[in-house]
Amino acid sequence: MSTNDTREAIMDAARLMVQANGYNALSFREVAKAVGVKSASVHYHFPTKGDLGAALARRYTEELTGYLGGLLALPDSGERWAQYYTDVFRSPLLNDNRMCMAGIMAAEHSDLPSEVRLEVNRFIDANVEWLAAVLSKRAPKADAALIQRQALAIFAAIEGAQLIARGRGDIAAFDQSVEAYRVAGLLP
Amino acid sequence: MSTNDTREAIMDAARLMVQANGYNALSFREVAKAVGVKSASVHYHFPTKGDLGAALARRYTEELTGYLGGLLALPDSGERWAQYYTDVFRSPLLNDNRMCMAGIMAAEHSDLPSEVRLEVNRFIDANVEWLAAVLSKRAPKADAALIQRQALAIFAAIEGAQLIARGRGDIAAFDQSVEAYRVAGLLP
DNA sequence: ACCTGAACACCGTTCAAGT
DNA sequence: ACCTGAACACCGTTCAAGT
Repeated sequence: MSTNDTREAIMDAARLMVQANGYNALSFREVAKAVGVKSASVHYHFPTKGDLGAALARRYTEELTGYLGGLLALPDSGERWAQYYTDVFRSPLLNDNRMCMAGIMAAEHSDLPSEVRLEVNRFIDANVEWLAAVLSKRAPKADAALIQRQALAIFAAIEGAQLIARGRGDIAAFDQSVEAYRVAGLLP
Repeated sequence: MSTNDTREAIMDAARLMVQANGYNALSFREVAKAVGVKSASVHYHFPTKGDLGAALARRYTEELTGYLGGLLALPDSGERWAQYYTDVFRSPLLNDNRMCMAGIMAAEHSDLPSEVRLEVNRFIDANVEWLAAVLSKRAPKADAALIQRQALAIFAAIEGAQLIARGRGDIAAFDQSVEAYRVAGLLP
């Protein structure tokens, strides 16, 4: 197994743990066990837990922005973007009731090393920017500050729907909340 | 110091820790240090961490339902309930960027002992019930299922606004999201 | 009734040592 | 370049022992 494989295996195992139980529950010894090395070896690839957490969050943001960028390029994305976007936050619930990595890390905010906090903020910013871009497409004459505020609110509301659905262990709570957002007009 | 005083001191210290860092970061040794006893003594009052967590969540729900019950009795609460309610979730952010105990525990869902999970669900239910009661007052003829769904969505959206504001360390994000909910009509 | 010290298996981290 | 064993100070929990 090459170096890169071990590093990738560490990130894959760690990602699942964070989305299942949060940054605090991420354990170097457990990651090592899942990968088949010793915990000291995990420290070789990621010197501190903060380094690993920040790397996970950075990759997570990159994956999402890549996907969202593709959506924006679709000719008729204006019609279906809301569905595609909410599905991104629905899918981890389907996968063993997991959560958005940034959402669960936001809850752990004061426990996070600063390098991890920074990546959480970047994830939030990337989502708000994308949502604002979509809203602007749909209403080109709307006030920029108002668009920004609505984008933030949509992101917060979807994260909240995911949080509550997870707390209840009931994905229907997510669907019902999102539907109510749509009815209210918060979500186009 | 009487027995009761020690028990109360434990709950007070533990509550602050959970709202600051979550259930996972709650430490018997740290609680003991804050109270001025040894960790084994904390175990005398709360045999397991799950017992302590469940007791905290139960009291938290009781305090909120007591407060909300009072609001419902106000003659003109229909006009101001939204403001009072959102302020409940705004205040912990003001207090060292803390979070709603149920919100942060919902994020830790799969890590929680079942007795703690149960109390988290009760907190959510209590909030949704109260919101549904208020919505029914304002629209007596509305469909019950629709009211229930909107109540859940309001709760989820407010929790999400708190989560994101905390993740950013910026209370303005909470205020802007809530304002956007109001503009959209999700929040009356 | 309430508290404690000591032990147990965990944790992240460090570091000298191996290959 | 990559991995390991051993040590350190932490953690929740248990329990016999103190008052």
